[in-house]
Amino acid sequence: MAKARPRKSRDAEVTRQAILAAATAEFARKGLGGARVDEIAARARANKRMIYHYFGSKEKLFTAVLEEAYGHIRSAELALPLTELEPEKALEELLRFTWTYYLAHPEFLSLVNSANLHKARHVSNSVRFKASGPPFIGMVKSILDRGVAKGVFRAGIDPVQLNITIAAIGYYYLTNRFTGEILFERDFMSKTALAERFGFNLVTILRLVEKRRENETDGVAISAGQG
Amino acid sequence: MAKARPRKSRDAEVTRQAILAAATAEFARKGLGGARVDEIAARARANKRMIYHYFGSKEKLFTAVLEEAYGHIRSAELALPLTELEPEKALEELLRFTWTYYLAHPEFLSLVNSANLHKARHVSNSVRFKASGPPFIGMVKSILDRGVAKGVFRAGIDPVQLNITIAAIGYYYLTNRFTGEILFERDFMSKTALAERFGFNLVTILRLVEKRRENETDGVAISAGQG
DNA sequence: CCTCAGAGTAACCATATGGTTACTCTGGAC
DNA sequence: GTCCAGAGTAACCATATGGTTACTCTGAGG
Repeated sequence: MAKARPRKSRDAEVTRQAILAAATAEFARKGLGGARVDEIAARARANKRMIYHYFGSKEKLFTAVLEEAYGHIRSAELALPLTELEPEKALEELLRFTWTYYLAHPEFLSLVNSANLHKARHVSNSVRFKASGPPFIGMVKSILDRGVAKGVFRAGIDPVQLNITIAAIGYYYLTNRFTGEILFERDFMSKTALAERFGFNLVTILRLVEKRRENETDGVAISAGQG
Repeated sequence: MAKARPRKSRDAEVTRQAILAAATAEFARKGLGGARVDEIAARARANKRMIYHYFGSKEKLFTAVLEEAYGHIRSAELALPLTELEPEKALEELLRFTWTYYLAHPEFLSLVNSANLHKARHVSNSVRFKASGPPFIGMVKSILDRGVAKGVFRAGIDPVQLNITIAAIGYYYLTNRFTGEILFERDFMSKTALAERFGFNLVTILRLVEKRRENETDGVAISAGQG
């Protein structure tokens, strides 16, 4: 029965992509330390030798996977047509984009965790990686500026902090849902649960940025002391 | 030169704890897949055999590490004297506790990530683990209830969602700081940066819960639709 | 139609790894 | 003082693992 698999037709790019896709899945599922090169080769229906041929080492393959994952979300972000929307609506859409992207690409969340477990060592020298930061921040800043100009957002909000918070409230819920479901005895992934969480997050962000009275930049005293 | 190390004195509990501490560090640093049993034994200055003697397997050791880590934060939480404080102040102290705990115990964050990478499989049957959920939630709920009674918090806030958000905004900033520092070209861990983040988070939470007008339960329209 | 860069393969290797075997030693109970 | 449960040790094992060697085959360019 075991008919010898026909030699794969020669196409460097196809093979490279297959390896990258297989590696993305494997690293996301098991982390860098738990991922197996043999398993990646098998998933990619490629020979293990090809991995070393195209990527050099397991760690460099990990770098390539991270670069691609960040590149992907960056492209999707940049394609968002937020400038056409009113600032409140633009912020909501940005939050929704983040949320739906995380839901559609759980492997991205896992890869970010893995990258940070290793102190981002695998991307610290990556030009491609570094390029995926600034665009998003510019977007948030522009929304904030427009909101302030329109008089609906308070001034002085740090776009980086806001950006981190937007990511955090979606990200944490999704990546830590397994322990969360046990501790809180609640289904985190039902349609209702997801809608509830999104609604909660939207309220969180809108309340955070909204301006409440004339000449008031921040209604809450900032007591930032850390001891 | 190599004087044989004197046989360690017999103390089961001391050895068990040393192994647990070493395993906590190793799992936190490298994840479950990247951690090495030999390395844990060496760090604990124990014989590898002892690990299997006390814990049975690498995975069961991982379970023990998670149980202990969650047990530790739970104890610390329960020791918080929040009932004596006004609700606004109690919420602030809860946020501060979470933040300072995360800062003092970075290994906890990493272990939570690892547990969830493996879909919480290692703790899903752990009674000890399950016990660490409810207390915290009860605490948040009680603070919210007191705040509503006092007329300073809006009604209808889900304590579980609030709890998740409190954790998220600190946790995400800290665990993903390595990629964050590259992407945002900013120091995340300087005294100033930490104080800024805490201040931002405090504003986020206080604005989220505060009541703004009489008879108003939620000033922001909840559009929770997910499409 | 020939050529050959380089795509693809299988078998192999040194070492690392989780786990075990077979043993010795110690300190508290009597 | 004697005993022995069980704490502690070293050497070992089968297998898995990242990486390499030595090779064949193919298809685009001339």
